[in-house]
Amino acid sequence: MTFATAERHYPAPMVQLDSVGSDLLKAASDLLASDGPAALTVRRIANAAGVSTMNVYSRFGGKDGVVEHLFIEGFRRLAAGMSSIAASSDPVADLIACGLAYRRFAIDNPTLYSVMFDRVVPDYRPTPEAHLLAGATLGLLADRVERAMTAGALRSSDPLSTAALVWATCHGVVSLELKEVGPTAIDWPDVYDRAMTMIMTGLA
Amino acid sequence: MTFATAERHYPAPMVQLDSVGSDLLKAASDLLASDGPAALTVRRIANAAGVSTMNVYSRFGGKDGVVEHLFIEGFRRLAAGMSSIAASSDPVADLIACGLAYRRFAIDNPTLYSVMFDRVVPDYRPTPEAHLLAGATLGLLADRVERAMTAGALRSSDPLSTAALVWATCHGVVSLELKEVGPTAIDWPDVYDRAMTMIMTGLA
DNA sequence: ACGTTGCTATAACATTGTTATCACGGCGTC
DNA sequence: GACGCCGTGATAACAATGTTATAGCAACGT
Repeated sequence: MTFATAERHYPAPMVQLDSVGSDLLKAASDLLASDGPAALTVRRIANAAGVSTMNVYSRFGGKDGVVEHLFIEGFRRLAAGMSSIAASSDPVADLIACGLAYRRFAIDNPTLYSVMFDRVVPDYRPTPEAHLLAGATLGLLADRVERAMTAGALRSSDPLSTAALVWATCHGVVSLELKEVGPTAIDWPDVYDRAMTMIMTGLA
Repeated sequence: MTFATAERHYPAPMVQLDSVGSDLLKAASDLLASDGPAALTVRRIANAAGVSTMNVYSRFGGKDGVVEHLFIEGFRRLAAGMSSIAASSDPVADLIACGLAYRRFAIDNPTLYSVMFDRVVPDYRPTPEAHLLAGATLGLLADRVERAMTAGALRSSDPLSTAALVWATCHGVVSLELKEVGPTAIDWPDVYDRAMTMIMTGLA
């Protein structure tokens, strides 16, 4: 990635995954969760999966391809978590529930979260497809926002920008919490709750 | 850093900087700004400064020492930007001005910002001193918050947690803006303004 | 039964952070 | 003023990384 070739794309979407391929992905995910991003090396992934390094290249086109899969998997899980919130009669409560699901995902998958939002793998850039998926996740939130607007629970405005505002708020708090900036005396879950309610009342 | 030694600290605070040292730091900063974090290699830094690689080790103890200096420099600039806002008769307006200064810093120094808040250099962890400095920057904001509270412009609460809330909001929006997640149709400056005013009215 | 094809493992290469070796220059001492 | 020592810095060596090339091997088609 850094070295020889400058620009190239990973092999197509790869809808179906080989047994070895899924083993590699699982090994990479476990390695990332247990030993952090620095331990995510091609050789270690292959060793953990019990195969040779070449499989990483034949199946994923290189290390970045594996990271891309983790990136996508992360957004898939995040989207699943937010989608699991059933639409109730109180759209604002649903939005808050989505926000809590967002935080739960981040806290439960901190390394995955850092792959998605920190650029923890030095020169990995999401492909357009992955970018689109991230945008779709935002769209999921925008749908909820729009529903709340048509129900009159939220002041009418651009749903996408408003969803971005909500997302940014959630991301900001949980991001600082995960990075452990500032003194440890801060009650982050409380800050999260306060931020959520403030945004919601501000949007109402 | 990744290789031989596992744990070690960088040479003391280094209050005074050699001419070669400052050249190295400037070269590293320029390199980071121009070619991104992947280009921040020891050899390249040394070459750009016109000296040999050993100087990086004798003066900064390794690459992480240089990154640490950039990290600190970033927080210093951020603190300077926020400190430049003079205290007026309207403490809330001052806080908003601080928020705008925050965004300006991030937009003007995106790579520095990513060193500070993304873990863009794989396994660099801020030393306790750097951590403390980051906390002090938050304290700067907390002072303003406290002033606004005693003036009655903001509801009384824990200043530090409230400052963390403000910080997280600013960070969340600008972080997503810099990472270019989601569609490009979003008017991030507007989202930033909306988030700021919402937090402020929510805290009032 | 034989040739071809595709995959996998091993080894080579360029680049990285780091450490060791060594030469050279400035200082103190006689 | 000449000599020895120390310390600084440049060069080269080392371990580990992502990537690519080479070679072996098994399975398939004819």
